[in-house]
Amino acid sequence: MGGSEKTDKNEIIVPPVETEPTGRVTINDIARMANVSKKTVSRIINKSALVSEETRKRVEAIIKQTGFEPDPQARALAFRKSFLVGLAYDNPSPQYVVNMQRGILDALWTTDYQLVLHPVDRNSPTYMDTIRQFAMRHRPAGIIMPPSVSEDAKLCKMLEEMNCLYVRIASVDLDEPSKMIRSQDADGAAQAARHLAQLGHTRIAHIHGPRNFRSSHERLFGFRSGLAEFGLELAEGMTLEAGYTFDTGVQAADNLLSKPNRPTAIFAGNDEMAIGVYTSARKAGLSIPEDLSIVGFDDTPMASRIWPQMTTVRLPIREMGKAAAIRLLEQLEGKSVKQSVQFSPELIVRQSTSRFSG
Amino acid sequence: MGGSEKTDKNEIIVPPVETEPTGRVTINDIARMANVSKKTVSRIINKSALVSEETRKRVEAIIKQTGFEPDPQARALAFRKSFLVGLAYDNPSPQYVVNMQRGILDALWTTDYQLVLHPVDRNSPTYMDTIRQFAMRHRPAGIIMPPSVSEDAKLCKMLEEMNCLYVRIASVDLDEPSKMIRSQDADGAAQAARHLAQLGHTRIAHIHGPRNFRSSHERLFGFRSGLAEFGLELAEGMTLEAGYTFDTGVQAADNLLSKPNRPTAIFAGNDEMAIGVYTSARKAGLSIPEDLSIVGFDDTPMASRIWPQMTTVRLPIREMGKAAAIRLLEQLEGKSVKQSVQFSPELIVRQSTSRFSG
DNA sequence: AATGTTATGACACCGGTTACCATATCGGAG
DNA sequence: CTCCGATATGGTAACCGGTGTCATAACATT
Repeated sequence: MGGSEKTDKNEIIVPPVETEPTGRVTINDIARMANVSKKTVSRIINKSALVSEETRKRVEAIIKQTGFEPDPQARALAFRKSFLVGLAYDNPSPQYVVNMQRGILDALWTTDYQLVLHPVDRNSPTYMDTIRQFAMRHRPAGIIMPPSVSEDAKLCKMLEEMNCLYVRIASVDLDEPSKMIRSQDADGAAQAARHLAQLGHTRIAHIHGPRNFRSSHERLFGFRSGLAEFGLELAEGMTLEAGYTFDTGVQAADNLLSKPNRPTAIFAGNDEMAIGVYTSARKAGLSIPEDLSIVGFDDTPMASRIWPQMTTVRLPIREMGKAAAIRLLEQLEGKSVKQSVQFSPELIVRQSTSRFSG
Repeated sequence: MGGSEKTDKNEIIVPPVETEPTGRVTINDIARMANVSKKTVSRIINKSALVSEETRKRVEAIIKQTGFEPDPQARALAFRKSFLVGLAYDNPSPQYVVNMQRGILDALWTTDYQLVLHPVDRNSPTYMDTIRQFAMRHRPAGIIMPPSVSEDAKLCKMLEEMNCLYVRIASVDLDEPSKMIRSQDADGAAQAARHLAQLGHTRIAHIHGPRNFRSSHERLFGFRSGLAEFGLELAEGMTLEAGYTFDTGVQAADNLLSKPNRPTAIFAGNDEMAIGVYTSARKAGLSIPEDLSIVGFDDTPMASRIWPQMTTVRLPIREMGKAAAIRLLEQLEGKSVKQSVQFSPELIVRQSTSRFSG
């Protein structure tokens, strides 16, 4: 490459050119200092290949030296696309939400993108409008949707029509791979089933989440499959729907435990409800796990803090959030993906389950 | 090509003027439709008084009819200030964080401002830089800081110098009223003390949070004051420091409960540690509340889900978040405030405390 | 010499805002 | 009754800090 000093030209190094009174370095300052047009600087910022190696080096040096950072607002205006990534969620679990946020930020923090929050209420008649308005006004780089928002086909269609990128996180394949992050809930539930079956339980019950959550069905389905491997099945009345909340969990468990032939093990669709089962069992004077084995789903912090510590299925929420954000970044770069990322749950065995000694 | 524009114009009323192919209405469209300059429309958007009543009415009608909404990116560029509100936090409790977020959004959702997340690690050597960079690059409308970030004087000074608005949430008055939201932690701790004293306890212990959290001191101080009202005090060795986490809570309680003259009641500086006390008590074979009374602080969901349900002090986190955002909005409008908002905690008596029957 | 290819610049534009100027209206002074 | 300046209102151009399009210069290829 050579590149000897241009001794000929006196080209004194562009001196002071003190920055604007505002103290902010702009693309114009860089252009002036480097003796190139702002367009060239812009090319370098955007990693265009149409810049000579030599120029790039020189400009990059000046950029680094001055600490110049392009203004996201200005770029957003010119690009007609902001550097915001929206998170539209309705999951009621703080733990889930916070982990999801962390995961997304894990992927975003080295970039220019900012995470903005949009908690929504799917039962609200205006919930689609809220998101539509956000997408319209702010033209976010994309929107990430965990369950159950991710399960709303109409919403996704709307975003598609608005030309707004998105990534869905769900327990079933709802969309093309480049827009999906999958969790294999069914597999986790199956692990729970095998665990209980191996412990010798036969009178097993399942409290599942609301019907409008796909995960409810997936977990129920997976649990049934797991039991089937051992020739077991969920008997009549041993499958109850609840609302993924503590209170509904208590109610469902109250119901199950008051039956003449009560179950010796209960698998709850999430930890919140499982903790409700704890409370119900305590009220009924049953001790855990001697009289009743309990398995949850989610591995919230509560699972490991409650007494006795809960056996539960862990989903790598944070990792999934990160994967979702990465997917979005890939879409932005136009990369094509043919296979959806899948995350497997893991059964965490603690003290809330034990061998059935009937 | 002769434009024929300038013929003896019979000034046809600007008809259809169909919106741009982009489908997006801009200030120019409105100006054209209303036959006024964009400056006038701008005045109306920004509620300037220098527009005649009649013009305003007409333009506003057109704005409403077309559904025009000014582009936040463009405004941000011109204003040199974005419509982002940053939340810089290091609180490890998901419940706290989520409630704080909700509160802020309660105040922000009707405005143009978006909430962006900036979890930080105060122990990281680069933590100030992270926030500085965000403030520099994105010029947020302001930054909201709950404890313990809010207690960092250097950080606030830096923001001040950068001319970046902020609001601090803390348990002591750290700043001028317009930049503060106060919680009266000491008062809450005093309530806890009175409650235990009234139940007849005398051997009382306190597990407080890290020294670098002001709330730790406030709660300790308040607790002492409350006890003093009943002529009680924290005996030697009955005050331990822990890390506001479950594990450190267990350790501290193990320590306290193994003493020859173990306490009959423990007040933990937060619920996380209080739950650690539950676990420690269980390990020691003590039953709650018969053998040991426990009081927490925060009223996390866990407090009401654990068995027996925990007596704890509730802080209106969500309301505080909302108040903080409102404070910020006030600062943006230049309103001056002379008194800081104060939020009082409330003692929630549940089943983890009972009369001392020694 | 004609034709590509690569590197770079000129200039309009994104959708708003501000600074400054122009016009119209109107009361009071000459 | 005309002239002048103050006040109200609206317009123009520049600008915020980047990007797109297209033209052009420099250099290599046929």
